[in-house]
Amino acid sequence: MRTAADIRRMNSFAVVRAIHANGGASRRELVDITGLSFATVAAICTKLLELGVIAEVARKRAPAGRPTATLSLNPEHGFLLGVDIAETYVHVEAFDAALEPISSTQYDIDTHERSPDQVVERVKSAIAAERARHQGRALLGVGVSAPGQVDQVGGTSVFAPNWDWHDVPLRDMLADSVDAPLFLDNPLKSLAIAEMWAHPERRGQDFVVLNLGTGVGAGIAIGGRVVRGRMNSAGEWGHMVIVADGRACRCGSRGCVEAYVGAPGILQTLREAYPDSPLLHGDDQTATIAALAAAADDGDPAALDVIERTSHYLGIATASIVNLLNPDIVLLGSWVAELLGKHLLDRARTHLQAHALAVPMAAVAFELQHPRGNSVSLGSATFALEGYLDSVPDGTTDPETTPRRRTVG
Amino acid sequence: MRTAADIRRMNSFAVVRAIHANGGASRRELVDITGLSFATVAAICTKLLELGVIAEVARKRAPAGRPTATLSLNPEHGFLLGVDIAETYVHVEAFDAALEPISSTQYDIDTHERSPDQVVERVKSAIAAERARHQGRALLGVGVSAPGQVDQVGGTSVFAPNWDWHDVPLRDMLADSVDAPLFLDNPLKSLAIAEMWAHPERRGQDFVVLNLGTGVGAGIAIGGRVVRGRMNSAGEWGHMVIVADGRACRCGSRGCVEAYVGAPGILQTLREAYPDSPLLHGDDQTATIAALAAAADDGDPAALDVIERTSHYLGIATASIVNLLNPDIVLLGSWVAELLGKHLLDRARTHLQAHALAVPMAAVAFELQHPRGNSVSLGSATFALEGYLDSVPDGTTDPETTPRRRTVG
DNA sequence: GAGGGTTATTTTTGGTCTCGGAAATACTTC
DNA sequence: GAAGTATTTCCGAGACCAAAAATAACCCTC
Repeated sequence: MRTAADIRRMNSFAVVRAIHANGGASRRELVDITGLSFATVAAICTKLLELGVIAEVARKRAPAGRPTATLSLNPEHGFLLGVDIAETYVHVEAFDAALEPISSTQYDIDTHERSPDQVVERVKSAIAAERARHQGRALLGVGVSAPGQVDQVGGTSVFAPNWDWHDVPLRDMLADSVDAPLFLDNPLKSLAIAEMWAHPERRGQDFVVLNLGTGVGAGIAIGGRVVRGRMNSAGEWGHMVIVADGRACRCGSRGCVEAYVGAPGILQTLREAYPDSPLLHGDDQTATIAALAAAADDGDPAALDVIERTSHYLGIATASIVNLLNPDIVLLGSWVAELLGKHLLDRARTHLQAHALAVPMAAVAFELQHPRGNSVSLGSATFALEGYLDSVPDGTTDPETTPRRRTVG
Repeated sequence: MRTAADIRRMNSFAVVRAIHANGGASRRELVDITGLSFATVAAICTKLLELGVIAEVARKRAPAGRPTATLSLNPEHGFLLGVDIAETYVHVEAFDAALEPISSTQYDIDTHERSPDQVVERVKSAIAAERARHQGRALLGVGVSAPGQVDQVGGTSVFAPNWDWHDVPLRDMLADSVDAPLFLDNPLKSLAIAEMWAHPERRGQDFVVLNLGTGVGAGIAIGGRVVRGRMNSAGEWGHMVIVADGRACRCGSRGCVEAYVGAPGILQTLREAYPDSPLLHGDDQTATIAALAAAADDGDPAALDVIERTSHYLGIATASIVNLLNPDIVLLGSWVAELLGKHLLDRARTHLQAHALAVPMAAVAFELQHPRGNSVSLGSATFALEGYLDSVPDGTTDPETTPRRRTVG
């Protein structure tokens, strides 16, 4: 952001985003959306058309005058892979260059298959399966999300608590299985970036996506940029303390949000209050949470009690974020939110209201996220798309949100 | 940040900052610091010299070669006022255009003098006193910090809990007493901006200044920008919950950080554990905290116990920030930190370590802030300086940190 | 003491790039 | 062919950078 070329890159990037957000736009519309001059928009579009990043997909004829050429991201330009490495599965999804999902492959990971080599093997075969489906099309990039602390510049998993991984060089391990740039990041950052691409108004907002799963965390974006922190570890909302000297957390601390709001924490709340509850499916989190949701639908008092207790903690933990960051919007996402969200939302909002200051409370929207498919793989693919755009000669980039590029393979 | 002029403004701003941070610099040094080309630096400096914003203050002669012209912010160019409206006093400080303090006036505010008119009267007379001291010099701008929720764009105090103010139009009320642009903001933001100007390396870091006084809060800066949130209310760290259903807080919630770590909270801890302690000076916070510090110096076990308990809560509350934001540095400031800091710091760090995740913990520096004088008035004056630079024709600005300009009077 | 040599700092010049505004051009319907 | 809208093209202004030219000392010799 120092020389004229940087301006062109930023404006070029803004045009690409506007086209994507609009699902296709004419040059005139782009002028209105981006605020750039007609001349500039025309020049940028010409360049992007030459590169094949965008294409003229339709001409809208009007009663009079030259018909409008609708520009859109060029789905023929190639495809992207978004990889979501989670604690229990590997999900690999293919997207066209307009970020529309095309196909996906998912493999479960057994609890005992936890070594880096075993997991990487799974990832590789899922990638190979998707790669094979799209023979002949150019692979523009691969984005990979891995749980825990991830060094997105170095491409390593610094620490994954659930598998006890330390400094696993995931990008290098995967490099020989893909002939395209590979971007590694953390699911929280993927969620935030996906939200920004799917909802262009988010660029001008400060927002937080709360990820409610086995682990919990927050994807934070401020001023149109994903918050990463010094070590790309920002967003560990799950390990904020809400009960001093409270429940032991798997992180070694006590009273963490995750110990109450994470799926195992919800199970623990259920087990402590109703040790013999028929809703308990042993340690099977998904089954138990699903049973809880079904029972709550039927008005089961025990289920509603557990949900109320969970909402209490969720509301408090959300209040801390609302007070600290004063965001425009807080979203609840991931599988626990999908199963229990409708029961949690209003109850948690009540507790949020009781603990948040009036001014930030009045300003915040507290809602369920409505994902199209797997947001994490979408976000990972988005990182790959940004990386690709960044790498294009005379290309387009947002120097703030794009991870520093590092081509592999 | 869209056209070439924006680039010039940003680079111009970078040059001003570099000159200030260095306490004067040659053009050659500016090239190294800013990364700009020599030609660009020369052009910018010529312009700034013409405007009188900077001046050539010295020529360093070397054993050979053309002597180096040292450029520095031009203190003769005019002066700034920084106003710190606090709960118990009004502090007005004059700074030259190089942000060096020149003089200051402070008036106490009695507990019963809490109406907007009364407080504004105090502020006006303090400003008048400082104004009178610098007759004949140009007043470039006035920065005002007011406690509570402040709308810095509209220039109003939205809500000040300690005085029960609602929507007080402070800027308009003060406008007729100053013939210069007036900028209103919140002390937390002032602290953050002051820290950035005083320590240039902070621009590239994510940092948090914890303000430990009667109320507590956090000045947050991410990516060189002060975090404001939707309503400029970000930073209310004092009202994050660390003890679910804990102590009642004056905000109406329970278990807030402030209820434990704010000065009244520390007094409460002391009173609950040692009801007859000689350290207690009734409700006089300053006297009691000072007595606590003195007793701790002497190894008094009761004082050390209270400090240990406070450190526990402080460490937990800091851990939440470290986990959520993964900052490079967390600083402790304000009068409680000045009095008790040396006793709190290492103890709190122990608790921080116990509650923070390993990766962000390893990355963070946890230190006492070393302010030169009143950081809040310095920061307020800095907002005024930024506003002034922004207003200069062909001037310099950082569009991100500068509050939108709004000239009054 | 005067004048040329040295050396590091600044200033100028020339080339390339971007943006915006306005005029010119393209494309379609009536 | 006229009318009407959508793009493209054509400047001019301004910003950056690289490199050449100018400047302002000091130092040393004559």
